[in-house]
Amino acid sequence: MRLDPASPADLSVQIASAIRDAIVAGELIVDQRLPSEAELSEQFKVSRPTVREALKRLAAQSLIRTQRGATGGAFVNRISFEEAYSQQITTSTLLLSMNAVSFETACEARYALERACAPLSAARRSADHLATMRAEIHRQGQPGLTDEAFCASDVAFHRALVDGAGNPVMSYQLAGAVEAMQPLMNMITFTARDRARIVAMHSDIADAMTEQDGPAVEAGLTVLERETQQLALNAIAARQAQKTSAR
Amino acid sequence: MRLDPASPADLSVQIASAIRDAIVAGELIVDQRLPSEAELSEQFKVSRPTVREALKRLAAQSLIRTQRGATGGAFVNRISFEEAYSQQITTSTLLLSMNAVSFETACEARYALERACAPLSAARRSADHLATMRAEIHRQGQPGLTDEAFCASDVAFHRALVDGAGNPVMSYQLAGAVEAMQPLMNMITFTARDRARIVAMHSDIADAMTEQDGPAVEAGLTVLERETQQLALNAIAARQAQKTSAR
DNA sequence: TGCGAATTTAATGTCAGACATTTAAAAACG
DNA sequence: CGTTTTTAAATGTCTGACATTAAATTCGCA
Repeated sequence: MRLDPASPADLSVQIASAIRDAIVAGELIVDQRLPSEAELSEQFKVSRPTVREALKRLAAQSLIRTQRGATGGAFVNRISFEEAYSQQITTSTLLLSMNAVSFETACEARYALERACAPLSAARRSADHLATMRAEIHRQGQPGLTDEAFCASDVAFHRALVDGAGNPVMSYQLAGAVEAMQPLMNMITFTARDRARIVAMHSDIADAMTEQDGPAVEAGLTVLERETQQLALNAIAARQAQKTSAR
Repeated sequence: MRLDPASPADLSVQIASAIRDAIVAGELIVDQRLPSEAELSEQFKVSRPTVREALKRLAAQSLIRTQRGATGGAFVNRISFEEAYSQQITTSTLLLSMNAVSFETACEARYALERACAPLSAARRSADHLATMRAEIHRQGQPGLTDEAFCASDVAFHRALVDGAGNPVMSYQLAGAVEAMQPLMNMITFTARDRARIVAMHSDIADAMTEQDGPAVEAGLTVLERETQQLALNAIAARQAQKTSAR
């Protein structure tokens, strides 16, 4: 690991890159301990705070973890699926909220990807997944549920569907697509009638899952997508009307 | 933004979380300037280096960017799709390589998600996307191409297919699935005959794209998935045999 | 001899203050 | 009025110190 003295980038950025490259290239193995901060600062010919800033950057990406104490130090981290999930979700959420992605685009992507899970999930889902889906459907039917809680339950329902495929890589990739939609969904107000329709569609999907009928699950998702898009259009129209009348 | 004095976490972690939450909650708008490091250190009652470590964490996630000079400081960053792409790819790649994800699982996820793009991409692809696909197919047929270059071209081909859907959210979500497979694919040795078969399959897919025949694209991808899985099995078997004979 | 408690030690976490560097705005000057 | 110089404010980096943590070691005692 060496630095490019001609590089215009800040030292801490360069050091972080050098270590990251070493990890990605496999020169540093999982659970291997990095040299101590003092050693690194000597090796790179920089001060300890600079090394620390570099290490913090890597820690933020879960590439390393640090431990205090006598045998402590920075260790190459095995990125767990859970950590990767949550990173994926925050990045996706911010990406959508900051880039004025239309509801339509995000929704289309989400349902397209979710349909990709349908055949696998229908074939492999466990009783647990079915139970989760049914439980969330039941919750969604309860009166007095806030819109936010309804959306959260919706997300849980869809996650169960995705997880049913039993493919952790797929669950990971979809985590962002499903969860990042939640803030967008929260802008919709669901009337009692809307909810009833959605619950009915969820039931259809759960039924198809129970019977391991992949195509039926796909069809159910397509119907649900159309409904969701329509609800969003109505919500946007309502907001427009409100704005006009306020003038 | 305040800290929880009872929290066991390190100060810099707490400060980073507080600022991150403020950004995610929308209290800090894109391009808004954060207080200077000196002000933050006073506000949080910590030293400047501690604040800096927190800011570096956020910078690593592209949540903020910093600028030097008189009007400089830390600014809330608009995460671009490109930045999100590259983050997605490194995280996905490490996740796969560190967690002993089987080729089968990763490959299944990738092709399932890619098939989800097929109908949209077949309908919407531009001439540009088609040209890219054809160009990559041509490159793949060139003799003397290294296995790595072949894989890289394969990735470019698939990205064109995904981008053809014209849905940036989908392209983003799939970037990880497609690119992270490359290291796994690099472990396979492609014989001339293997390559010829793959090129033929790519041609079939490109033909279907040209005719905007979504189902045919899906079918082509399914065939390609089967072929890829088979090649991987052979590669693993070959490796096993080598190991046995070495004893 | 064996075991528990106290001590040592090596590492990260935090702090304080200083200087270097960069950049834009303000001031001076022709 | 335009150009150049100066100034100021911010981040980037350095030095050196102390605090905290947790494992390893030593010591005391049964």
